[in-house]
Amino acid sequence: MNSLPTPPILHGPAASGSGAAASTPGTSPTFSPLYQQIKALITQGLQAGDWKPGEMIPSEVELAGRFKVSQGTVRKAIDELAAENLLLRRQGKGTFVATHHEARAHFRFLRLMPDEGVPHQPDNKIIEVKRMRAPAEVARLLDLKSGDSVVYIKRVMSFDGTPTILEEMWLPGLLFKGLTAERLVEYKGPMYGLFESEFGTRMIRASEKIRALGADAGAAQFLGVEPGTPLLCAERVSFTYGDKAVELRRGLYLTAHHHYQNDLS
Amino acid sequence: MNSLPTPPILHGPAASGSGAAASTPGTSPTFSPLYQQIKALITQGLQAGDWKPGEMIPSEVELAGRFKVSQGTVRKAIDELAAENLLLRRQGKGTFVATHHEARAHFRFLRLMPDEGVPHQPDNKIIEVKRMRAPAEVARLLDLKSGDSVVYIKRVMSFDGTPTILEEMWLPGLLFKGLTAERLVEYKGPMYGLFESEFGTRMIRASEKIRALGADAGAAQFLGVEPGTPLLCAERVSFTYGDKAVELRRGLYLTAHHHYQNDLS
DNA sequence: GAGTGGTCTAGACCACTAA
DNA sequence: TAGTGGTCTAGACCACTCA
Repeated sequence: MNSLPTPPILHGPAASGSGAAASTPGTSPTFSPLYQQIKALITQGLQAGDWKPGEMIPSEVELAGRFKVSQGTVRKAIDELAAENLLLRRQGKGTFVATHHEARAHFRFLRLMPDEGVPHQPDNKIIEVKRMRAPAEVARLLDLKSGDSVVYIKRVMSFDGTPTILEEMWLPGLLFKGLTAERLVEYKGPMYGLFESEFGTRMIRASEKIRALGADAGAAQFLGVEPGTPLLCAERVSFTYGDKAVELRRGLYLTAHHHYQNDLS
Repeated sequence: MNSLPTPPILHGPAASGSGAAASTPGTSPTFSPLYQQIKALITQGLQAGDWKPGEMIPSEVELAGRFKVSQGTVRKAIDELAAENLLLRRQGKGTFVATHHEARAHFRFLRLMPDEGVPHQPDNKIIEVKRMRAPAEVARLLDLKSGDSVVYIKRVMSFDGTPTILEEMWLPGLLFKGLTAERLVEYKGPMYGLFESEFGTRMIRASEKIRALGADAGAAQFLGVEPGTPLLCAERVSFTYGDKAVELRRGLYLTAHHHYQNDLS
């Protein structure tokens, strides 16, 4: 449940008393503020699975005692992790490991919205699941060696019966050993929830490159449109803890009655 | 330079001493934490032009004294405003009003990146500038009355001599009175910088809807492609202080050698 | 009522910048 | 050297949740 090591907290020399402590950069190694060190330790705990998605992490007071720092310092570390969507604070209850099994998480990575009406979960049809050798481009983006095993998934998502998204995915074979078409078909809910629960890999961040292109024959057929129909193409690389790439996804979106929503701030 | 009123700070009853104060919700009106009130006051100062973009705002100690709260409370307010890109903290120097005249701001709203190489400022060619009555759709999105005066701008942006972006913009006529083609042509740098410096309207947030569509005859000509070429279409509404919509922009992006970059987190 | 996160204070020292 | 933001502490009280 919890077993964080308590070693590398680097107080300055003679850390004690009231307004003492603080990190002491400039002396020799690469120092960082205490709260950043705490943040790194908590992240390591998340990565190591000390606390699973949805579970509560120790309270601020508990962590402060464990790390021998003030509650305010722990608080600042947790604040940043919550801002990065790794943790979720709930007043009166505790701080919880974020999970993709939440309503609020469902649309964090699915940005395609209906032009009118409220968004809802699409129907999901698995077209193909197979293991293959990673092509050079896939290997490069996933930080694998060319030829390493990857799981390939192809699916179509429909809104109100209308095929709208055609997606291909490549996942590192080592991380998704038991992944089969059956598992995907019988699983209800967002795919990232499956990855998190069944394979212990939690996506926390993604980078997308978006283009417009004309549908080729295959895409046209799956989406029920004419070849050449303009489609939005989103190429996504997803990362888990430690900025490790664990998914490449290429989505083709039919934007006749939907749009990709993006808020710049 | 600075003249914030100091009225509506709502301490709880008998605010004083060490660990006292704190807001006291539940009594009657809609209370909010002190730091949120400070944040609102600072935002009002920004909106009122007490401090112009690029200028330094009063120090944390100064503001704490002025508002009769602790430095930590002011600090939390400024932290949030800095996270929202309204302010910019610089250690040892002060806290400054964010401006579009900064390298780091140039690509906050321009997400089109070259597939290879580093991004750089495009060449800018103004096609048309005119005043017109707001069409119903434009009026709706800009929160104007249908028929109100708007400034219409059409331009093409080129990277390395290749036309890549065709943009149309609609701006409220009242806010951009002296805006002419000449002003736009002679101005170097990002357009939001011009809006900020010359018209006192600073964009702080935007919402985009992105689609794929085929180039019509006009777009094809301006971008030097065949009609029907798939283009990325970004419809943007920009907001200034107080979530007031002040720009509608419709951009058509040629994504043959560029992509729209988006990071999900 | 106990435990949790949320707010606020007061004060200390540090790192950085510029005169 | 003075002034700024950045970090850290210790302690108080509040709001919320749940047994």
